[in-house]
Amino acid sequence: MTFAHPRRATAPERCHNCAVRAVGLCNWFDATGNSLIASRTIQTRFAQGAPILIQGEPVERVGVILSGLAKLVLVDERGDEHLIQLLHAGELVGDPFQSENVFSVEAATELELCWLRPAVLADAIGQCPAAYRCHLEATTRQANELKFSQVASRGRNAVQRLAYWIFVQLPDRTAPGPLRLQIVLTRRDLASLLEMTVETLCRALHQLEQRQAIHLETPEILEITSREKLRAIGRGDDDRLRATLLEPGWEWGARTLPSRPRLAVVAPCAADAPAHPRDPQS
Amino acid sequence: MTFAHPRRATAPERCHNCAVRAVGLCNWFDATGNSLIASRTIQTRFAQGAPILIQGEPVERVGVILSGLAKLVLVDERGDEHLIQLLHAGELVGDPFQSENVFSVEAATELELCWLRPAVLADAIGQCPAAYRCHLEATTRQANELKFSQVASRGRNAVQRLAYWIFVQLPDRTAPGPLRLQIVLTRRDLASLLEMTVETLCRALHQLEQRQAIHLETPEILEITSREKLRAIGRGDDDRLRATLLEPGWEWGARTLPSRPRLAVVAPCAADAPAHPRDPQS
DNA sequence: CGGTATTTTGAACTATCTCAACTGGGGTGG
DNA sequence: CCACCCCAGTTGAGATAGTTCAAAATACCG
Repeated sequence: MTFAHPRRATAPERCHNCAVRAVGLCNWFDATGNSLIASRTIQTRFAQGAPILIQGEPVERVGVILSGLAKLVLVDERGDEHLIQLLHAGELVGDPFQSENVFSVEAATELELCWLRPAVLADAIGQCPAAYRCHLEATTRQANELKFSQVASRGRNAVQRLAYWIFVQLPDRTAPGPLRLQIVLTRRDLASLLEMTVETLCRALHQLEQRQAIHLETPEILEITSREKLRAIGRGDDDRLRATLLEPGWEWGARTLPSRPRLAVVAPCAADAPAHPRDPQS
Repeated sequence: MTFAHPRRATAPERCHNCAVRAVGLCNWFDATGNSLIASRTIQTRFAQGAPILIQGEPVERVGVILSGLAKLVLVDERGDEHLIQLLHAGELVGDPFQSENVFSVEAATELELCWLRPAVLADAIGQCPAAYRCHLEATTRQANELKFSQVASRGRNAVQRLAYWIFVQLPDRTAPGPLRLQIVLTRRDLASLLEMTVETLCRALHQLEQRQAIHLETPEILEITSREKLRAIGRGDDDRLRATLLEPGWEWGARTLPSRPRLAVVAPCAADAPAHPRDPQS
C-alpha cells in the first residue's frame, strides 16, 4: 500500500476545518500570516514506518502533523536507531532554521502531514514576531517534556516505566465502562522509547497483567483493569500499594507534564477492533 | 565560606571585558539592547552546591553563567534529585517566559552568574526581534544536545558511557605533552549525570585505568594515557580496537555535538594542583 | 496453505545495584 | 598539637533485573 496524495491547498479556508486548527503552529500567526501559509501547504499521507525526514539531508520542508504519531529517531555511530520522542498532532516536524535535518523522523502510525517550505515559514515568522515567541514556547515545552520523561525513567525498572507510560497515555476523564486502549506503536518502537528490549517489554506487559493492572485482549488492545494499581506500580509503590490507595486524594502528576491530547498514541476504543489493523512495514 | 557579593553593574562597559561577551545571551542584541541590559545586571558568586533556582518557585530572575558549571536538577515524586544536564558559561539559567521555575538549578562548581530580571530580558527581546531567533536557537541547541547525550548512553554500559563522556570533555587540540584533566564534578553528580551509582562510576573509572586509557593521579585529576583507546571504548569497539585504530582518519564525532568551551567541566591543568580544592558543601 | 514478520516464552549469563565496610584528608574542638 | 569525626571516595560480595540467543507461537499476506 502506497500513499502519495499530495493535495495542494486550494483555499485558505481549508484550514478552517482542519483538526489541528487550534493547536501548534497553525495558531501562531495573525490572519495575514495564516492565509499566507494556508495557501502554500501540501497535505500528504504516510504509511506506518515511512520516512518523513532523514537525518543529515538538507531541510527542504518542514511539516505540521495533522493526525497520527511520528517518531523522532536518532541513528548512532553503530547504525542503531533510537526512538527519542514521539511527536503528536499539531507539532512541528523539522527545524526551519537549520540547514540540514538533525534527526530522522518516521511515521510511527499511519500519519497525515501538512508540508511547508521552510522559507515560507521563516517569512511568516518574520512578518509576525509574536510567532517567534510561540515557536520558542513550543520548543521549550518539547524540551521540558523530554527532560521529564527522562527523569520518569531514571532508577525505575522496566515494569515501572511501562506502567507509568501507560498511565500517562490514559485519557483524563474516567469514561464509564471498562477502559480499553489500543497501543498503536509496534513492540519494537515502544521498547526503544522505554529503553528496553522487546523481550523485556513483552514480559513487563504480562507482568502487569498478572498483577491485575491491565488485561491484554489482543497484542494491540489492552483493557485497564485498575487505574490505581497502574499508577502505584508506575510510581514504585508496588508493595506499599494497599496502604497508599486507601488515602483519598493524594495528588500525583500535579507537577508532571501538562496534559495534552494523546489520542493518537493510544485510542480509547469503545466498540470493536480497529478498522485498520497495523500496516506492514513500509 | 559564604558568597554574597552582589555588585551592581555601574557601567555598560563592564560587559566589554566580560569573559562571556562573545557567547550566549550577551550576543543576542544590538548596541541599544546590550546597554539596556548591561546597566541592569547584578553579578553574584555561588559556592559549589549552592542553589541558584528552585523548582516550583516564581521566576524572579534569570541569569547568564559567567564562569563555572551549573547543574540542571529535577526532583521526582520520591524526592530523588536527578542531574539532567550541565549548563556552561554563556548559557541562560531560568526561563524568562515561564511564571515559575520548571527545574532547580544548582552550582556544580564554584560559579559566577549575571542576574537579570525576567522583565528586563523580555523587554530587550521585545525591542530586538532578532533576539527571539537567538534565544530560539540557543534553546534548540540545548534540547538537541540533550537528545544526543541520551542516545550516547543508550545501550552502552557504564564504562562506555564514562569513556565517551571523558572523551567529549577533551579539548579539541591535542596539546603537547601529557594531557591532564580535572574532574570538577563530585562523584555523586557525575554518577547522576551518567545514570549510574557512585560505586559503578568508581569501578568504571578504575577499569579505564586498568585498560590503560587514563591514569588517576588523584581522585580529581586524571591523565589521558590514550585518547584513541578512550574513544574506542566509548564507541563500543573494546575488542576490535586494534584493527580499527590502524585505519587512518575515520571521522568520529563529526556528527556529534558542535564543540563548545568546556573548560569549566574539566580543565586541562598544565602545572600543578588546583588553587582551590573542592569547596565543602554550601 | 505455505511463507514471512511479529510477538511471546524459555534459559543461561552478566552488568549493575545494594548493602556494608574500609580509607584518607580536612576540619574541629579539646 | 593530637584525637576525633565526618564526608567523599573506594573496594568487596551477594542479589537481581535485564540482556542475549534461540526457539515456539501467533498473526498476516498473497
